Amino acid sequence: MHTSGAHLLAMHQAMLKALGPSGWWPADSAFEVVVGAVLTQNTNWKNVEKALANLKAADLLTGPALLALPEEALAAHIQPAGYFRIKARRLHNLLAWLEARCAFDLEQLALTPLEVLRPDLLTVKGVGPETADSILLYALQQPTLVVDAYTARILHRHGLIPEDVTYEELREYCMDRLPQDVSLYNEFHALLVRVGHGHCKKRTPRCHGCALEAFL
DNA sequence: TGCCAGGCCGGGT
DNA sequence: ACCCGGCATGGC
Repeated sequence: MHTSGAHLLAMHQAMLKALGPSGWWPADSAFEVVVGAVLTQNTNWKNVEKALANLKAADLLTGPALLALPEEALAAHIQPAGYFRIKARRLHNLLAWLEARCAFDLEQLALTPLEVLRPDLLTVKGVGPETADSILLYALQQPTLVVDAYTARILHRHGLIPEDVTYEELREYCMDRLPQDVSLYNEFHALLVRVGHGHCKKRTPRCHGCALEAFL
């Protein structure tokens, strides 16, 4: 039976033992997490780093500075991250929301209960469930789990979930089987991404000869 | 050298 | 409620 959650906890412990702590999210500030969460949508993190470096070099990595910047200029700075026009729009939407919601005071924003904040964040055009959960967990330390394509692929290969699971179903599946703990959520998702990076894409149920082996 | 990366939206069925 | 095309760069 899989109802105890032993699978996910055992996977977590095995990944942690094999790879060590992840130290996520890689950013110098909560605000940088927010920006990075949008920039990394369907994009290699290396490219996001270049975009963030551009913003830092121009001293633009603050809410007021980015919100004041015309979208066209913002797009030019974040070009290396790809999808730069739509991401400039999405960032602008999110920044306007942050300004209205908390005047860019993320510590204050974090005081809002998750049940209120998550649906509110999801109203922002360009902020989908993974981006929202990334911001909530890694910038605001709220008890929500981030899941993604790696999570689905790996758990499916272990026979735990169907292949066509939706984001919300997958998130519920995992949260129902893990202790409610911000630090655990943080590390669990980070480890799955790190495993996913080194994971071959063969569609066999259990793929050996790759990082997934760490917890087989 | 093509394929893919820590998604999401809008329009169509 | 799904399904699909579009969005774009740099790395392996």
